[in-house]
Amino acid sequence: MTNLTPTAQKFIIHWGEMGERWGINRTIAQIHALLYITSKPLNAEEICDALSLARSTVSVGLRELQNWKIVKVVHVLGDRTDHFETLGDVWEMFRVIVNNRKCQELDPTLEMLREAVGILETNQEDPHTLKKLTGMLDLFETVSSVYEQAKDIPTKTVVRIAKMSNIVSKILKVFPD
Amino acid sequence: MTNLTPTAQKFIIHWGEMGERWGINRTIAQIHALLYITSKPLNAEEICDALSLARSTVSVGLRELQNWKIVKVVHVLGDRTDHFETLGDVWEMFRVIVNNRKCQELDPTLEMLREAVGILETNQEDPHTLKKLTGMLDLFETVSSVYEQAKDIPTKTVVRIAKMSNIVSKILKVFPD
DNA sequence: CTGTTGTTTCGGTTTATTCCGAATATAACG
DNA sequence: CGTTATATTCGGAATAAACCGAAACAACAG
Repeated sequence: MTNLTPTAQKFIIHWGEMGERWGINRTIAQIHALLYITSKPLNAEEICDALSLARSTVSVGLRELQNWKIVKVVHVLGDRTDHFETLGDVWEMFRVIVNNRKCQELDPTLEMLREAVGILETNQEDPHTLKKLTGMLDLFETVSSVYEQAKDIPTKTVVRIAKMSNIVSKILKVFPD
Repeated sequence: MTNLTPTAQKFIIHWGEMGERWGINRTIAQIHALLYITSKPLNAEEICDALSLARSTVSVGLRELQNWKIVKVVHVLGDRTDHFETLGDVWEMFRVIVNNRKCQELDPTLEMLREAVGILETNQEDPHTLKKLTGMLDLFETVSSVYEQAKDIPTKTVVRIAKMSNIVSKILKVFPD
């Protein structure tokens, strides 16, 4: 970590802490931050040195990041080792992360609620629970539906619209009561 | 947990697991699920019995839920004990939770990035890191701005729009390239 | 003031996670 | 093949988080 500027170091440390709040392992988030801030592909050994981590920890961390599809293997000419880099575009990265969280946090509950409501509807035994779970299911279905519609819009378009001034009030005007 | 229907039990257990993925303590999420599914105010003792938890655990959990403003104290006539209930409207609850996560997960990073970019801009010593952090800051600023615009819209309005069919493509049509 | 009921704090145990490093696997090359 | 370089797996130690229960605290009625 010594050949990094102080601000870069601070960023890596903070990104690790933020990762924890996001339910991501601190060291894995730090590896990601390092790759992001360095912008040239690093091999595992270099990551170990930079962050003082065991080789195995880095190996596991990199695989996790690859599973999330925010880190990719790159091969550098004249070097046998695997090198790694993050998605260059932060917006692309953001969308991938949001998608992962949606899959991990929304989908399983959605499935569970559908199943539960299905059972209760055929049972007819517990109208109260049915009512409560239906309300919750409706929420999850709606959020999920909006997300599904939005996720295939090109990033460029999403960013353009998000960056318009007062975008929300503009949308509100289009859909009056 | 025995005087709960099997589906209600399953819901509570699943909600606990989901809570973990959301970075929320499992038992606290279970307490919340219990209050949601029961819909009549419960006192701490009843929660202990239902979930087989220590009185202190429930106490801490309830306080946490009250801090997040998704559980409120209610007083029942002729009973000295505090009773607790969740926000009845799931949408209201959803928005409160999203807001909490925004405060915990976005704001600290936003602040850190602003500070870091400020330092690097005056320094002029590390243009590369400046560029990377500026890109990240731009993302966080944009997301935060859209959220700030949206958060004060009445829940009723948000739900009405979210539930429109093909809402996303409708919005896209309003803002062509 | 005192007993009763209800709530919170706190230390310690239990449980889960993270991380290391040795051992093992895989691949490259002579 | 055997040797070297690289990557991964896995058991267990270090660390962190959750949870309990005893004790302290607070509110209140009589």
